Amino acid sequence: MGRPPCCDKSNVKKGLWTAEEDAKILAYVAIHGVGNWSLIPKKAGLNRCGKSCRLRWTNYLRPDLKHDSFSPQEEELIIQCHRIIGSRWSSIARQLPGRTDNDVKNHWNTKLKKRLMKMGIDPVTHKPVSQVLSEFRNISGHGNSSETFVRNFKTEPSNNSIVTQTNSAWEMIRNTTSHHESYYNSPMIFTNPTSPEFQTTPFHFSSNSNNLLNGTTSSCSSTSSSASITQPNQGAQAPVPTFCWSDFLLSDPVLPLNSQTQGVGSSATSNLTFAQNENFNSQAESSSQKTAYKASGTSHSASSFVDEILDKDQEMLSQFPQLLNDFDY
DNA sequence: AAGTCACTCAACCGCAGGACG
DNA sequence: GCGTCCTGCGGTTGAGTGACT
Repeated sequence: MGRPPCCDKSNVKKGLWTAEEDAKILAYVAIHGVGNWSLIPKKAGLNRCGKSCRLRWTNYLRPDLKHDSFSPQEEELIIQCHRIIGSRWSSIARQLPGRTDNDVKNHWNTKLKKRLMKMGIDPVTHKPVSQVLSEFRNISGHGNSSETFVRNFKTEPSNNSIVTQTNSAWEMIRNTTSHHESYYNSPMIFTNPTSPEFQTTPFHFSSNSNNLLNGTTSSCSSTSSSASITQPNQGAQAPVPTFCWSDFLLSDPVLPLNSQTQGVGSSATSNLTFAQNENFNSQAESSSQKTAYKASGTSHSASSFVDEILDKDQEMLSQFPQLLNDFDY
């Protein structure tokens, strides 16, 4: 069952494109324009899948594409965008004229991610690794491994080893925290662009990883120490996970800054403007949906985490009713 | 010189959503 | 409402290439 293939894959050519094939695409598009890609291979005399033709055009042949290397400004913008919206490469690419989502994605995976890790910055949360591990320890109670890691990290003189250990730490976390998967798969969760440090300290590559580890430049203040959710049946041995509902809120880059910062205590402005132009429909679940869930008889204890969120959701909606008007979630 | 490894990036894959009949 | 087609998207793969042993 499932979706039928877009074309007869046994009869279409795959792999790298030749100059002749490129010329056929260019000639066809010059006359007929783009669109209806499924017909283009036949009309242009190409033995390729239409999807492949479209990809070749959008990622390589488009006349407005840049083919030179990324500038430091572009790299910094990618990092800041990734910090806010995560791996939505098409949205990020739209902020970089002449770059495709594939370009941005490849550049991130091959260069920027490694560069951040080398600096001791977690590429998912954009926080210092030591802090991520500390938060991980607070949540999971796996204190020893993170402390050992940070200790080794500090004393390791080799950059390569630092990268290796950073990677291995991440593997350790990923492999042991399936129930915390959303933490690592959702870069929005612990990335708060409304926080004072985000507003006032644009990211620079000159950051010193040692300072980060020593805490001297680690301006990200963890909120995980404020325990508003109590777990009455916690055992005495296991460390109590300490977090509050706001730790799990998605920060919304689309909201007007002054709305977001109410109650946060910051009035600084972000140097990013792209978020205001983007439609982040997939970011957040509809508040009305959530309300519906609550009203549909789903049973939670009064102290459950979900109820905490739903209650807070209602509270926010009452404070910012324009939320539902502005976005079609 | 030959083999191995690491890296880059073009291309592929599968899924999701919108448009349309 | 349903099925089909088309397009967009993000994750992944693998060929090509240079560095290293």
